[in-house]
Amino acid sequence: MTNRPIYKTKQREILLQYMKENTGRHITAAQVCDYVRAQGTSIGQATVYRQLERMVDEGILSKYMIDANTPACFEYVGENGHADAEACFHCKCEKCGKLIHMHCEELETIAEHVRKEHGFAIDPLRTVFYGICSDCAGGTQ
Amino acid sequence: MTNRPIYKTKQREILLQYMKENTGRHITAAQVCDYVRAQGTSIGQATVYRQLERMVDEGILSKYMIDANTPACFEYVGENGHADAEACFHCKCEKCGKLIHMHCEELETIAEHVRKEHGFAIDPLRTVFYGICSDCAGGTQ
DNA sequence: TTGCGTGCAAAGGTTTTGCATGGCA
DNA sequence: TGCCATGCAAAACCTTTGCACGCAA
Repeated sequence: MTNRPIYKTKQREILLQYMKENTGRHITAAQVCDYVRAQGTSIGQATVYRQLERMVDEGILSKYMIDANTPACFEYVGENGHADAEACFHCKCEKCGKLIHMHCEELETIAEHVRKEHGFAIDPLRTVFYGICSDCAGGTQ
Repeated sequence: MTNRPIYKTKQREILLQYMKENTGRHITAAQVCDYVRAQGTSIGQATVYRQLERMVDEGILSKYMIDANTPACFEYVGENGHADAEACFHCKCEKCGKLIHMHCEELETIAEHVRKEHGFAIDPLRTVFYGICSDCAGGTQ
């Protein structure tokens, strides 16, 4: 990761607090901008993007690319690093667009297997499973 | 999926053949355009995008969103549907950017597990594992 | 005081869309 | 003949970048 000094600016504090308050939710850069604007405070969008990206570098946030032409979204995963999100994968339903958190220890076994057998260390924070959720599978189609 | 009639146009045939010839490779829309231009033939980029997207719908191609600001890429998976690509997942190295095909039956077990226990039917064709490949893990870092 | 962070505006690149024309069925 | 596919160009979209100024350390 990077080893720049971390400046404690007003903007960074606002963003950090907002992301922390929304732990477990997926927030886009645009949503952050809207929130900030609604607060009366104003932060340039360039700053929003730069700070979010930096926090991803620092391991405070994780970033998901869900789809093409869908803005990237960010999620707070704690200032103590990735530790407590280790067992959390994400599933994205291709039908309804829902994004599901999946906590499952079996999946850690999988990650283990892939690392040992295939020499690939999966990053659960960035990986998204695409497929069809139960609602959509059972219902309409 | 969609049930439109499939018109057999010259453009579609060219695209289809090119994608088929490149089975196992990941092709971007831009690459397709370049190829077409190099052939002397000319296909509007709008058509390229529209046809590729349609073939994804039909199950002939699959589409991967590797990263933000990286063009989407397409891969031929056969006209007989998803069948023969069932056991193939993809891994994207976050460090060197490599895209790796991973054939593994154990992963099918996983998909099974997720479907049974979590009610989510994973689509292997769209799912990409992010992480660090063996080269990058062992070497530079 | 130094250098990083910020803000604004503009650029960048990929993908989509509108509309008239051409071609398949 | 009817309808879909095509092509061109322009638009839309998210994200990044350049540069001058402000602020944290």
